[in-house]
Amino acid sequence: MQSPEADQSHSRATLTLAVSRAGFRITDARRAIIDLILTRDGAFDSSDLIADARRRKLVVGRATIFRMLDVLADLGAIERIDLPNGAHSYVRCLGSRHHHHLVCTNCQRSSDVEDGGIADLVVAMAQSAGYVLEHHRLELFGICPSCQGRSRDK
Amino acid sequence: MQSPEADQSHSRATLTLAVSRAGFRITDARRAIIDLILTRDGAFDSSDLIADARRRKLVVGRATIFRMLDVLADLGAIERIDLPNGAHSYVRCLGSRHHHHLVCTNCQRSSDVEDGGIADLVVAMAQSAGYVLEHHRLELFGICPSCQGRSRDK
DNA sequence: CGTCAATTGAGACACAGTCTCGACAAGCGG
DNA sequence: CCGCTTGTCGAGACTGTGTCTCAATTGACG
Repeated sequence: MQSPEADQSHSRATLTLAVSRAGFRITDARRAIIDLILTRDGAFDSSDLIADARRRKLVVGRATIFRMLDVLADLGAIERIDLPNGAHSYVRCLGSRHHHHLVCTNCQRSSDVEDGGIADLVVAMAQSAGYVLEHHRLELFGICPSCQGRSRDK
Repeated sequence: MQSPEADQSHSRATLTLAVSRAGFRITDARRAIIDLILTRDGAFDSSDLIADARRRKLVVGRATIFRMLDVLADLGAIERIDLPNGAHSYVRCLGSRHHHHLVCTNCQRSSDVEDGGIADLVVAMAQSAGYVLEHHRLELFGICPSCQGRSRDK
């Protein structure tokens, strides 16, 4: 859209460029993993990707997937979240601004939500306890619009 | 919940009573684990407890510790949180009301903080995305007052 | 095209957490 | 106080996630 780097929209090209800009080589494995992630909808975990890769008969080691997940998390292209049951998963981040994730507990689909003033509130909360806030994590879990309709009979 | 002595302060007796009230037997292992947790200050994880138990030469199986952690989490006496690095840990909860935890990234000590209006904000955020919120998790990480003083020379 | 370091896949490894199972003991009724 | 019942126990096998090592490969750049 605007300036090239402000646009975080997730096309294979943009992501690949970001990886390359960050000083990483573009390899077959990395391209493949980016593809895998782009075709995922919602929260996924490492085993989802590993299964996807196997299904497509891609030869990608488990370790490579974990490594790539780290790289992308560092670049802010994905974020690691923790499901209510304690398992870890990842979600794609669409924008680079500070935001949070809303994950459907039924279908795992996720939406980004604006911080909406939480950040300030949270800093104030920490301050009143005498802490200097470094980092906060907010994760929302609920039922997404499309699962709401479907779950009446459940 | 019911009587005033359902006071949240964590004495061994109160906790033990809560466990018993919930229909669980009071065993040596459970008493020992409650003790271990009460002498912990701040966030701890299962391996901390296992190490503590070994140090005190208590004979408590790993599985028992995990089981007890689950029980206490169900009772709301402790809460499971996720550290920024992805590891899991637990913190004691002082009150039963909805609250969040503020964990010191340096010493792991933790404080409970009031929700302070976050809950409403969060429901609104979810609503505007069309989700019905079920659950949210907010974790704050920062430097606690006593570590702030000490970290000047670090 | 050649060099060289980054990256790879495979598999060993570390570790958290779960499960199973026979032994044991808490709590209760007698 | 004494047995019974059944929840709970500890040990260790097991599972699954994530990390590490290492020799072989390959991307990027000249």
